[in-house]
Amino acid sequence: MPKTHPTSEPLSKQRLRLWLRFLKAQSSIEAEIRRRLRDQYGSTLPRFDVMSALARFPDGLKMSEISGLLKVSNGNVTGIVDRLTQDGLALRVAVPGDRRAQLVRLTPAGQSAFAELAQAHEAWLDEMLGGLGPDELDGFGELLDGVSEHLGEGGD
Amino acid sequence: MPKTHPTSEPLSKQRLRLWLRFLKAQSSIEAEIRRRLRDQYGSTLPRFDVMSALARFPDGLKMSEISGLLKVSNGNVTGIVDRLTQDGLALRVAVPGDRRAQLVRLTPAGQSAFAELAQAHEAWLDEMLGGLGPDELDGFGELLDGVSEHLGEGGD
DNA sequence: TCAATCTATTTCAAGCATAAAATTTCTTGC
DNA sequence: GCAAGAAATTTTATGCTTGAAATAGATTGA
Repeated sequence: MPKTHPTSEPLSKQRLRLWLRFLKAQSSIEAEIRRRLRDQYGSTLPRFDVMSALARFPDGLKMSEISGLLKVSNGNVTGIVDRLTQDGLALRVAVPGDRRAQLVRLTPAGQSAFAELAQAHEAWLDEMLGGLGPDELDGFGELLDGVSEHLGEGGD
Repeated sequence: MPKTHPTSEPLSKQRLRLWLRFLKAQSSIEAEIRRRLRDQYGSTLPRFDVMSALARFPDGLKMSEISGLLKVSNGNVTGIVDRLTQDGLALRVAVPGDRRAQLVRLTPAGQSAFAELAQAHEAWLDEMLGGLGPDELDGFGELLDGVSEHLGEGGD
């Protein structure tokens, strides 16, 4: 008889409490990932996210495509790509027919750096979400779908 | 027969994909909350979090207590409390026996501003998590507990 | 043509976040 | 009393993030 909540508590309070737990789990995992990226690789999550997008499109992405994929502002991407470029991990190449736009690509150094980061990232999550077996992953996924659906979000 | 994943896919990849969905749901909800706080109340999430902590302790909190509760850095809290103070929502009062520390309290204006924000915040979440009924809330909560437990996190 | 408009990107100002260094004030041990 | 260390906070440097303004280049329609 799983009844872990007082029936007297309004549903809105229960949803609020769930959100706070949700946030707590999320931010502790994310904080740990940021810490490891920093300590073990001298990198950051925003950089990882941009590299991840670039890795999926070897032909390059325009600045606006990156910001669209990651759902962040244009100005934000400018800064991150600047720093990636300074570090030799990305480069901007001209688009033939359009002098406004540029394609951003990972350099070979960027590709191998990302491969290393991605492998570590997957292993970290495997470790941190290790408490979840196949059935729980399915159940969790369905709940998340329910939320996203209700939010009226489209996929990428 | 819910079998939404290929059995061939390694568990680590499933966990990674779950994390990405988790992040997506979380960040779209959070982005919407930030947007509404900004557009409807001219406020921000960090301010709301600090005010929320202060509201729970009417006798005041030391700077280090705030940063401990919210798990953010000391320097971060300095800036947020500075701005809250400039806006007349919080104030620093001296601690009798210790000239190093100060207690931060909500002003009456801060209290009523927070009450309004908190009510809106709860209603927003109720709306955004409206797809989840009591049973789903319980199931979700247990999954989150499983994650947090595996992470070895203590409660606040 | 060429002016109006649209598109792609960068720049700017402000706030948030961190870790590390600096400052000020207590506390402790002699 | 006082020097050494600990504690509370602020400051600093750097990076991330946004929305809004600015810049530069393309497109379109009279």
